[in-house]
Amino acid sequence: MEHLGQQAEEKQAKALATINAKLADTCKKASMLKKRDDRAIGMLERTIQRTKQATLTKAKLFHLLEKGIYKEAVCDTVRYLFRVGVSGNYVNGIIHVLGKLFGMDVVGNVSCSSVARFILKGGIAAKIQVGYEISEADTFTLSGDGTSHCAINYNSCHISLKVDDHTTGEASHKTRFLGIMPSLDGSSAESIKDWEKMLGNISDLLSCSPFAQRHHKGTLHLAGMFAKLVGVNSDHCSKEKKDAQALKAQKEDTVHQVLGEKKFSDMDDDELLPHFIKAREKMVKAVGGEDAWGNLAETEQAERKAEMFHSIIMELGKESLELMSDDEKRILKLFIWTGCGCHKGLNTVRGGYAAMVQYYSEHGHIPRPILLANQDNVAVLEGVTSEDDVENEVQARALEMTGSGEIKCAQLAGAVLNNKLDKKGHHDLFRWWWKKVVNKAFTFPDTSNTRFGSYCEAAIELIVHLDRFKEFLSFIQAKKGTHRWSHMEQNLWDALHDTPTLCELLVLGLYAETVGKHYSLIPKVTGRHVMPSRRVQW
DNA sequence: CAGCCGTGTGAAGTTTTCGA
DNA sequence: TCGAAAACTTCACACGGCTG
Repeated sequence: MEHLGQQAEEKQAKALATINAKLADTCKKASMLKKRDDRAIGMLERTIQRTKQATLTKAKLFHLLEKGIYKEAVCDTVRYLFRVGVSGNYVNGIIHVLGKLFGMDVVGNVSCSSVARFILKGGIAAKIQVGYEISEADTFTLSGDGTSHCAINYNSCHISLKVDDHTTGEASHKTRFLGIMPSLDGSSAESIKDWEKMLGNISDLLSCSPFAQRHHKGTLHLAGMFAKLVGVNSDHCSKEKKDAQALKAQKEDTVHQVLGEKKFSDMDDDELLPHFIKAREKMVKAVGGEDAWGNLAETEQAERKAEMFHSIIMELGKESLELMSDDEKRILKLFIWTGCGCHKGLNTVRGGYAAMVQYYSEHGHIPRPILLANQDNVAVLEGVTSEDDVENEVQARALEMTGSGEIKCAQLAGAVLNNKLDKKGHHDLFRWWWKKVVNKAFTFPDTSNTRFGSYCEAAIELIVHLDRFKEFLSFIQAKKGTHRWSHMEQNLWDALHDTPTLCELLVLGLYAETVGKHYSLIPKVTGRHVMPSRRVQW
């Protein structure tokens, strides 16, 4: 019995201990929960703060590289900076400074070498784009101009074609810059080679590009490109005209080639056989018969066979073209050469002025502008006013060399007031005087450098401000210690007091105001400049 | 993990600018 | 026009991240 009582006591004590332990645990948990509850608000605030901070820090960082490669937007920005004149060495600094300006920390750097690579990559991408646009376009025109620097010839090249805007899907005409290429010499033959080289390079790049493999069907051949050429835009110099003729011939050849290749692939062996027999007979006959043909070296035979093959293609091409409708033929034969609008404007002035000079010889009673002989010829031409007064060859030569009228007067004014050489003429003195007296900033039209439209501009200024120019010449005379004009200044003074010369100035000025300026605006519709500062020789 | 590709570095060479 | 200095370009090489 006693044993049973002891067991019950032990059980009771154990249960009590368990309850006490549970109670302690519950109290501990309750305390913990209370504390956690007390801290909860602070914790939430801190977590929000921490997350906010992390997000802000992340948002403030701009990584130039992604997976070790510069982001495309970075490459574009670098190319833009370089294009607007930032040296490759300063691009990195500018990006970091701008990053700070916008509250961002830029991560990574762009070295000068990387800048060069982005530009190279951009150039290749641009060529691939142009290649794709050529492949998609039905036709295109080329334009260009050349110059030389340090005895090396350079040609600037553009292409105009209809392209689809990939964002809007709308088609519009665009002009793409193809680059400036150095040329071996200034000859027309080299120019054609350069065009072939440039278009060939575009064709190769497009054909080899992953872009073409992904999106483009087939490859773009040089011959196919030339077949789409429908015109050339250039200035009026004879070399450019010759280039256009050569490109036209090239286009005709390539049209025959492209059509011939197509026809060749469409024909079966039986149809082709007569063409081959005929061409082979012609080839063998050309070398002197079968015996002579057999004596030729294998390499020469191969060369002649290649020529024969080409002639068959061209023959088939010509046949194909003749079988086409007039509409189809028109576009395949179309080739337009267009000259520079400003040259045409210039030529109308030249033609008009020549007609004006001619008028004097046909109407002897009309007083002519005074002769404005240079210092060397003035003594020789003493008493000579026209061909009728010429007494010997020396005078005839001097008269031939001596100018008169509006053009000579404008040339003199340009030489005195805005000479092409900085050391000659009055330049700043004239500008300073004009600003002080007329109260207007003015530089005399650049007739010392012969440029488009400058003679007409000069005529307008000389007529409108005639008294001011006379006043300036008087000022120059008074300013000099000797109180004497130079020979050129004296000539200008005389011209500005000669009624026939002033009459010519008036005619040229009125022509420019009523016709020339309005005509020059037409090329401006599609171009950027009304009067490009390109030299022309009178 | 080897090979490829893109990148940075620094030297060497070239071109441009500036002042006499 | 010349030479020095500055600016710019090109090149080889090493490094590191990515990919298969």
